[in-house]
Amino acid sequence: MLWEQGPSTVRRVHEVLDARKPTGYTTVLKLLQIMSEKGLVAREESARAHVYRAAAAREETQGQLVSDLVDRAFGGSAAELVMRALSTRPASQEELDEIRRMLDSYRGGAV
Amino acid sequence: MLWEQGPSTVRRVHEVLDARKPTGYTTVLKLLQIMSEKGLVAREESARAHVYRAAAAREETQGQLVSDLVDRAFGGSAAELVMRALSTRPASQEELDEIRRMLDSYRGGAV
DNA sequence: TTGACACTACGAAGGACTTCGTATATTGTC
DNA sequence: GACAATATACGAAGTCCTTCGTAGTGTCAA
Repeated sequence: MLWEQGPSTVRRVHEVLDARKPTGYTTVLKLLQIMSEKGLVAREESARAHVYRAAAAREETQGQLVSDLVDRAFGGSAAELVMRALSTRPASQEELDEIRRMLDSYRGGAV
Repeated sequence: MLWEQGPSTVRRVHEVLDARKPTGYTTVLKLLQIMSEKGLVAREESARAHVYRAAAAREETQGQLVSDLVDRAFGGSAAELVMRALSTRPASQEELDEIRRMLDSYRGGAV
């Protein structure tokens, strides 16, 4: 949510999460405090209402999650995860083309 | 581990897991009992040493895990996960070719 | 200045997971 | 039949996560 909305106060985060799934205000506050302790989000305390922002770029976190899953459930093979993803979840023709272009760029010498 | 080794006794499971990471025998037993309660593994009790086997095919479980991750961290787009996986984790040329063949089969009308 | 409001801090309760020790039951052998 | 070895069952302790109520403190307007 912080990746999409940018740095936000607890109030703002609560508004968004509460709309998705009813939640108490202090529940969100506690969540952000704990995530802050763990370094998952950064806190700006200069204003009375602290402002939280994601500590890591979305891409970085996505990479870690994918990497974890590759190791835990696919024996370390990203290709197997890719094929499982494509056979399990539909992708549009445009997306498939985009993936193909990415493969082409690798073939061209990247990696 | 049960996917690779096939149906196994607690003793056998413990041997494998203990080699990977030292663990007590009863810890593994308890784990299998709880997984059995949840239906993650099936238990054959006819012999004195119960035999456990994976309840779901590896492919099915992989599909659920991938699907979960797609929804949680990639806004429902499998294609985004695929591209993140390919840019985060290396894949061999053979694997990339295999992915390409899969894309070709989709273009051919599958899905 | 005071009262209403907003915000953070603190801590507790409930649940799940992990780990493992102890108790109990079964099996095979001498 | 008894003992050693091997199994399962049970339950407790520690940790983490989620949820939220309550208390305390800061802020602003009338």
